[in-house]
Amino acid sequence: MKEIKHRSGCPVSYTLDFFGDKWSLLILRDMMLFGKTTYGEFQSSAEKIATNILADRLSMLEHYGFVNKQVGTDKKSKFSYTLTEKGISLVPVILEIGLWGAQFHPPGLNPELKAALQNDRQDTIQAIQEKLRSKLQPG
Amino acid sequence: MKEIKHRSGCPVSYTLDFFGDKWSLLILRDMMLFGKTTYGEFQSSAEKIATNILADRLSMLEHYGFVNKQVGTDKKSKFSYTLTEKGISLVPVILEIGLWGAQFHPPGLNPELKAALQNDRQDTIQAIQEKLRSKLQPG
DNA sequence: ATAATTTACTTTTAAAATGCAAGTGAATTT
DNA sequence: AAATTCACTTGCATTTTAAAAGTAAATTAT
Repeated sequence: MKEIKHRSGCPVSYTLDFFGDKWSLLILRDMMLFGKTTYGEFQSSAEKIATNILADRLSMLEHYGFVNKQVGTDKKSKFSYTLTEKGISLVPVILEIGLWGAQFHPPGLNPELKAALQNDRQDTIQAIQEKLRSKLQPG
Repeated sequence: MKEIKHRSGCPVSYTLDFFGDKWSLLILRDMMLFGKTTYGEFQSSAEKIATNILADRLSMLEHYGFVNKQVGTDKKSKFSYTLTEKGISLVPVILEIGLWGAQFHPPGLNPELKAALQNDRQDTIQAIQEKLRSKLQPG
């Protein structure tokens, strides 16, 4: 892996040094919101990520501790990618990005999720995070 | 301007179609958090954006209605860039990104802002947005 | 058992984006 | 009048991304 260099002390630019591209947050979205765990599932998303970009981003996410790569329990030779605690800590970021987009992009967010977030944001976020934690991943 | 094409109906990907790069959100950060308004001020940020990239991103932000470009009132031939209401609507996104980065990047966020956000997020966001609105920009 | 398919990639090549340096022209300052 | 500042634009090298094809191991189908 090529190391990321951080451009400044600013926390906004720090985050963008990791996620300032068109794909890495979509992989995390698929894990957080749709429970995806395998290479093939990530590849099948509507945005049609190129396979080399997917491989590159997964290795970045693993290298920096956002996800964990394990041999799948079903013994079908698939690897299983799961979020680490550090990955789970990005839930509020992804949701905020989704809420913003939903204001302008017709299909919007799942209405129940949207309502829940607007009614009690903190609880809704924590519930999602708890559910992800229950899939038990070290890291 | 080259038109942005949206990769899917997902609101997360929609947002990333605009802001999935390393620079555009930093320009908005400079306007939101540091009150910057001119080309020269954006160029002087710690991250050292290249001048052609800055010009390109400013025209994108203007084209899609996130910022407004006006001839500066001080008649120094400077243009003044201000946020539109649509640009102001990104305040929560930028702050969330900053809060996340602050957890891992030593210099962190301005401690007062961080505390305010954690104590009463909604009010803090609205206060920042109100202040930006008071600089009156159509759009 | 053999062949075809699936999975998770890697490699190659082409296209696009980015970074760096230099240049431009209008306005401002000296 | 000359030098400087401001807000860019242009040209070119480097890097990143995209698209397509290839690969090797494992799985499923025949």
